Parts: sequence; C-alpha cells; structure tokens
Amino acid sequence: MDDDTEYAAIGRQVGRFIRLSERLFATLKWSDAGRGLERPAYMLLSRIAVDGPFRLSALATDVALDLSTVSRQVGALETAGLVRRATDPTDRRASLVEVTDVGRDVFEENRARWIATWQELLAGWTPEERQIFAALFTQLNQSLAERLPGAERQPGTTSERDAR
Amino acid sequence: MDDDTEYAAIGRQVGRFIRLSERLFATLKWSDAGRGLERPAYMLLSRIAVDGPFRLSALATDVALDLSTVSRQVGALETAGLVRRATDPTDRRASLVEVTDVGRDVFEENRARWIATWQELLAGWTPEERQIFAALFTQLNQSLAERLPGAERQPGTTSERDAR
DNA sequence: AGATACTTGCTTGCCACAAGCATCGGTTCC
DNA sequence: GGAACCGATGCTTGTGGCAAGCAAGTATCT
Repeated sequence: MDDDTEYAAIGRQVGRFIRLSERLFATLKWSDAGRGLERPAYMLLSRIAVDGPFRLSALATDVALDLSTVSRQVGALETAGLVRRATDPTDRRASLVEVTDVGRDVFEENRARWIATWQELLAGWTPEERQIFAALFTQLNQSLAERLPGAERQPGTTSERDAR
Repeated sequence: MDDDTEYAAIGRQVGRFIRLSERLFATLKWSDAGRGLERPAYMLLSRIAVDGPFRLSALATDVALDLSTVSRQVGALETAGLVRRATDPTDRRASLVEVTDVGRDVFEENRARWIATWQELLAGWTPEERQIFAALFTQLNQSLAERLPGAERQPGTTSERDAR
C-alpha cells in the first residue's frame, strides 16, 4: 500500500526529470565551432571520443538508437569534420568511426561545460550523496537497459557499457 | 581531477538515462481505451488528476512545456473525454481543466502500470536505497527546475496552481 | 544464396515560436 | 457614472523543424 507511494514518488520524479533534463540539454550551448550540429550528435561524439573507433552498428546498440539515426548523425559529424570514417579493413561493408583532432577539442570543451553544469547543479551535495546517487543511477540504467526490448546484448563483440 | 570523473559519471548516466527512459516510455502500453493520445498527454492527465483543476498556463509552467503544446494536448485529452474544461468564473479568459470520471479511471490504470514498472525495475533495491534515491532525485529536480531559464520560482510558496 | 553493414526515403511524434483572438483591469474623457 | 480606449494576460492556431523508427535498397561478406 504505502509501498506504492514510494515507487510512485520515484516514478513521478523520473517523469519530471526527463522533461527537465531535456530542457537542460536544449538550453545548453554546445560548442560546435559554428557547425550546425544537433544534440544527439554530441552524444555520439562523446562515445566515439571516449571509447575509440566504433562501428555504426556498435554505436547504435550502445546508445540504443536505430542504426539509421546513427548513420545520419555520424554523417553530420563527419561533414562537420569532428569525426572521420575509415572502412574497416577486415570488412569493407563496415566503417570505423573515429574522432578527429578538431572533434576531440570540441568534445573536451563540451565535456568541461557539461561537468561544470553538474558541479553547479550538485553544489550542495555531500560527496557521499553524489557517490551514492551515481551508483544507484548506474544501477538503474543497468536494469533499464536489460528490461528494454531489443536489448539483446551479446557479450563479446560489443564493448558497450562500462566505458573507461 | 578525480572530482571531475565523479560529476562526469553522473552526467554520463544522465545522458544514458534519458535515452533509455525515452525508450521505456515508448514501449509502455498506455491505457487510452482506443483514443489516439500522445505520450505527453498522459503526463498532463496525471498532473491534472492528482492536483486538481489547473489553468493551462499553470500546467505549462508545472511541466515545463510551452503553453501551445499544453493547449494542444489538453485539447486532445478533452476530445478523448478524459478531461473537461470550465471557464474560470473569476476570469473568463482562463479555463480550468479538470479530470473526468473516465479520465480518472484511465489515470489510475496507467498509474498502476507505471508503479508496477518501477517495482519491477527496482526489485533488487533495499528500501533504504529506494528512499535515498527518491530523495536525491527530488532534490536534483528541484535544482534543475531552478536553474532552467524561465523558472522564476520563488522559494516561499511555489504553488502556482491555486487559481480555483 | 543468405546474412550483414550501412544508407536513404518516408512518416510520425513532439516541440517551440509567432501571430491572432478574446477578455480583463485600469485610465481617461465626457 | 459610464463609455471608450489601451496595454497585459490566457489561450488557440499556423508553421516549421528535429529526431526517431520503419522499410526498402545497395554493397559486401560467408
């Protein structure tokens, strides 16, 4: 009974959070050095910059986006010169996407800004709170990823989550 | 610094979470009894059902959506019969939106489903973890809301939904 | 041949911005 | 006192745009 309200509280906060963080994303100034890039492109850029060359398909499963979307976004990143494609020598159907020097700069700048945003947002928190929150959040994402349909993670080939 | 990575970790989880929860929303079956409602309509419905009659403008600030969007979604809800509008007697420009009986049923059903989802997702968590997480999450949303532009919330009494 | 890695065309959901309409509240003018 | 006016407010509607998925196509691998 009252247990309900506990879950309900979380559910409610989640709903609110999604909305708010969407707006947060939207209002952030992304350093794109004048290139007209979309928000999700930066998500991909950061994945690429952090975890080395990716195949498009690997990226797609990693961020839980349709391959077609990834294809377009990577295309945009490539046009903007933040990312470079090389055909996979072992399979010429596939491309390996990797970050360029410019791309890395842009990434670093955005990363710094993003981190600063969170430092600001979590200013009043104790280190323990931050730590616990991060841990629980990670755990939640884990469950979420497992629960989602189409999240057939085959261990081995895909080096998705866990990052650095 | 290592401090960076802590904030970075949270930031990263946030990004991931947004994506995942979008998919979670998308895969959820909303009880709409055959009415073709969009996802955000249910968000509004739940706000209306829980916190009584709302003015559209109050709803908009509450959920951090543009008034035009709210207007359309409420229109859809009204057409679907889940919600009813009455002109505010004290100000005939304004409408008070309130939930209908059917709307309440739909809301309850969705709420139950939503709660069940979270029970499932947080199955492995201890009560303490859930509680802490809920609290921190709430706090985070608070900071987020304050930080967002156009959120000129006064800390005192933030009940922007008096109206009635 | 059949699977795989991607690309491209199309549709849909969702959002914001801007212009417009009705109403309100206060001021001015008679 | 009341009519006329004026800017502010509550909402609606028109429009445009991004991002996501699906489906069909192309090239390549096995």
